[in-house]
Amino acid sequence: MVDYVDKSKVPQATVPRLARYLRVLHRLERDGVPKVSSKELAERLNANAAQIRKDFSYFGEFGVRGVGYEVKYLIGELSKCLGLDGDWNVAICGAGKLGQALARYRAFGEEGFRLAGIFDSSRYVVGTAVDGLVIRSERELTSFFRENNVHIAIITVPAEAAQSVADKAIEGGVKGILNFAPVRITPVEGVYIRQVDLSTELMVVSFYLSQRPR
Amino acid sequence: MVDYVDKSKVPQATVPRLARYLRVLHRLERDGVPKVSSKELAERLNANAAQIRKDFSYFGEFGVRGVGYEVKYLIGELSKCLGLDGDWNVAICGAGKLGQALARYRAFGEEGFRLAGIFDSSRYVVGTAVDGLVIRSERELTSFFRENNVHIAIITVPAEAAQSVADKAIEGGVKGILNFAPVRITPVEGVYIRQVDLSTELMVVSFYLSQRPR
DNA sequence: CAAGACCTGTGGTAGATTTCACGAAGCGGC
DNA sequence: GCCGCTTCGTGAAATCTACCACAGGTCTTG
Repeated sequence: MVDYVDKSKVPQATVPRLARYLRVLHRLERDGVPKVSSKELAERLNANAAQIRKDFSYFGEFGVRGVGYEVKYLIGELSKCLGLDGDWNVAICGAGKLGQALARYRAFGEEGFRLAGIFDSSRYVVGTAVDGLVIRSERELTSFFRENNVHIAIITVPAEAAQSVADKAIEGGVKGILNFAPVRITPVEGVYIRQVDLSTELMVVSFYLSQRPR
Repeated sequence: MVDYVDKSKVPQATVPRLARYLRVLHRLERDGVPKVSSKELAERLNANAAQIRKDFSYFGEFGVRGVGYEVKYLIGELSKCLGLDGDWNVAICGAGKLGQALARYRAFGEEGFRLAGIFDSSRYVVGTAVDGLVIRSERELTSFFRENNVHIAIITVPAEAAQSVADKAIEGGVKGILNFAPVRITPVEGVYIRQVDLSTELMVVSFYLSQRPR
């Protein structure tokens, strides 16, 4: 990746695609495939080869004309593009089923995300462990975030609690929030907030099914 | 909603937004708010009022000029737009933490999704209950789907198992798939497949954070 | 070393989406 | 009934996104 890339010029739609490219590339690497063309990648992803090349072109020239892309090299470059060089300290706020599911998610550490802590408000849960990590009390959240330089908070608490947890995380110096609670977190200057919405997804399926009789 | 709406003319980006509008509207209804303007909705959603009106306009005219929208009426109309009148039978395939988290998700039933069954391949889990529903063996999946007219499968199994589970679900007559496993399910004519990608989301956060020094 | 097959990087364009801006229409006060 | 205020519905402009098509390189083969 060229150093002087202005990431604000990268189309928003490109970013999640880069992450998907990376996943397929990791699989290719694991299978011992040394190089790949945009066409092959496109087939595996159900995408358009030109689009893949264009996406790369916002960051630099990663391929060799007439040949294709070297898988390992491309993985390294795309990782840098996505900011996955270096480590991000991540904490999960809310140790319910969803929080625990994410805590166990292995892909975490492999991509430079370090799970620094997991928090919950229920005293019946605090002190027990998930995947070797002790669940801490939400009262310690702000101080823990500050002391451990937590960059990203993943919010998996019920809707009612989401804003107050976000406030604590921001007070603790968090720079990014991935929010699974079905409420909008009030935006704060300097903090990137991304909303993920599981129930919405089911409704989208419903929409496309209802085009024909059920 | 007007009857002759051609849903294939609705922009793809509009559909998930409708679901988000609906959620805010439900909250307004619960709070006893009788009517709302596109401007107020926009503020609560961090969105553009014109966009909201435009989104509605693909389906009909739901408001009154100079007044706004009646909350209850709008909820009813948007629900119809999204195909949430009537019931969808849903089954969760994979009773891990994520599957269990979704099974407990209350918003389900309220929007016309009926959780018909939950399946897993592990004999240590089959027979136990989640939220009052007995976990069934994946071997019964196809026949259960067929006998119980399951419309939508939610796939929460590991990546390796996702395709084979999807095949069984499709054989059982499923018409829509919401896939949380990080692999692409091979598309099949007549089956709508939607991919949700949790690890991708974290990388998107990483991208936007890495624009500035960490 | 020339020809043919292959593949990248990208200008340009077609298409989709978002946003603007304004006419149409309801409401309340006088 | 008229005026001023409000808000919807929607063409049209602006912006964003995806895709085509081709110049520019690479590799293989004879």
